[in-house]
Parts: sequence; C-alpha cells; structure tokens
Amino acid sequence: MLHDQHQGIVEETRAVMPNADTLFELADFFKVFGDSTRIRIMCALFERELNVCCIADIVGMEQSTVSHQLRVLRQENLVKVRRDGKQSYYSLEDDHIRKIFEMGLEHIME
Amino acid sequence: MLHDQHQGIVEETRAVMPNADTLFELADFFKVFGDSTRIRIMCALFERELNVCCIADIVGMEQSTVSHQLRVLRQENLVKVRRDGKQSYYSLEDDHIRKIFEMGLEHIME
DNA sequence: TTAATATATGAATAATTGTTCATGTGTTCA
DNA sequence: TGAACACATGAACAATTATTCATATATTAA
Repeated sequence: MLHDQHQGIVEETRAVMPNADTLFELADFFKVFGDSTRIRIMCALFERELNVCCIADIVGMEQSTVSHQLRVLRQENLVKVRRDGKQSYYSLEDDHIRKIFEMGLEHIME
Repeated sequence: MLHDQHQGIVEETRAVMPNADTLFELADFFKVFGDSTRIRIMCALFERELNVCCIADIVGMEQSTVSHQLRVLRQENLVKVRRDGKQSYYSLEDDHIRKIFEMGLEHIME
C-alpha cells in the first residue's frame, strides 16, 4: 500500500522518466547484447568484417545458428552485410557497440 | 566448410578476442538490461533512492514481481539496499549504468 | 543447364525467464 | 505478546527464445 507521503515522490519520478515506449525499445536493444553467441559474434566483428562461415567457425556453432543470430543483429541495426559472390560479409554498423562493450567490461571487472 | 584462405583470419580473430568466460559474463550482465521492467526500475532509480512499494507503484507491477527483479539487479551489483525500519530503500550501485543507458538511447534514436 | 557452394529460413524442440499467487521473515507499535 | 505492515521467496505457469535439422534461395563454374 502506497503511503500518502510517498505519493509525491512517485509522481515526480514518473514525470522525469522517458516515456514507456522508449524504455521498451531500449530493453529490446539491450536484449540483443544478452546472449553469449551474439556477444561473441559482435566481438569477432570488432577486428574485421567476416563471412558467415568464418564466424561460425570462430564461435564454434552451426552455420544456421549464426545466420539466425545475424538476422537478429541486423534487425536492431547492429551489423550490416555486404554480398560478394556466394559469400556475405558482415561488419559492425556503428561505434556505440564498442563503447557499450567497454562499459560492460569495466563493470564486470569491478 | 572453411576455406584454407580463411583459416588464418579465423585464428587471428580468435587470438585477439577476450576469453570465452569473460564474454559469457558480459552476456549475463547485459541480459539484466534486456527486460523492460528492470529497465524501468533502473530508470526510476536514476532520480533518487526508492523503497519497493514506490517502485512497484511507478512501474505498475506487483510488489513481488518488483522484489524478484530487484534481486536480479542486486546479483549483478547494479543496485544496493539500505534497510530503514520496515522498508528497503534501493539505489543504483555505480555510474556505468547511466552511461550504458545513454549509449543505448543514442543508438535507438538513430 | 547442372552441380556445387554459401547463406537464409521454417518448423520443432528444449531451455530459460517473467509474472503471479501464496506464504514466509523481519520490524514496528499498540 | 500479537496485530499490522513491508518486503522476500518458493512453486507453478505462460511466454519467449536459442538451437538444430531439413530445406529453400542465390551465386558460381563446369
């Protein structure tokens, strides 16, 4: 049960928060970082663009698994594709990813 | 099937990647940001420390749901608790959270 | 055109996870 | 001491998600 004395705090806090839609989007964005396969894929792509077959080899998973996860990364605009003959080369879309990675690493390293 | 010409790329990439354990930890850390209830809780805590009942009211969910999610946030060292009589006051543990939020917001705003 | 290769995708399955209800624990105050 | 309150937690359920297998699509080269 909410105390009267807390009512003001609740309203003030609500007032300064970003709108709900934005926060749902934000959660969806971070959801992409919350899977170790995708994290490893992104990490590999920090070095250079890579085709699907190389990525699969690096992360040690099936090609189809990697293709599925690359689609997730594409949908959130985290990677882009370049087709070259039979192969698709993936690379990172922007530089926020690197910074977000660094922040995360700093945190878990204490 | 991995081409011979790609073998070198794969090995070089593997060599510079953080070790697998670190990346699993990193994924677990970001997983916490990948839920809209937790995102909204963290966002509310940007303003001030809050007790459980206020948080529940702000995010519009059951007290028990909020308690469960606060435990997740505690386990990843994202929030700390201060007990005051019958109430528990939660606040953000460190400043990485704010920066990670900002990066995420910048990304989804294009 | 056909065979071979690289990648994408649909369906099925297994595992993980968020929420709720019911209840337990700890604190305050009468 | 007992009632009332704030919060935590276990169990159950529903929903989401990651992976794999099988197969489809697209490109190249014979």
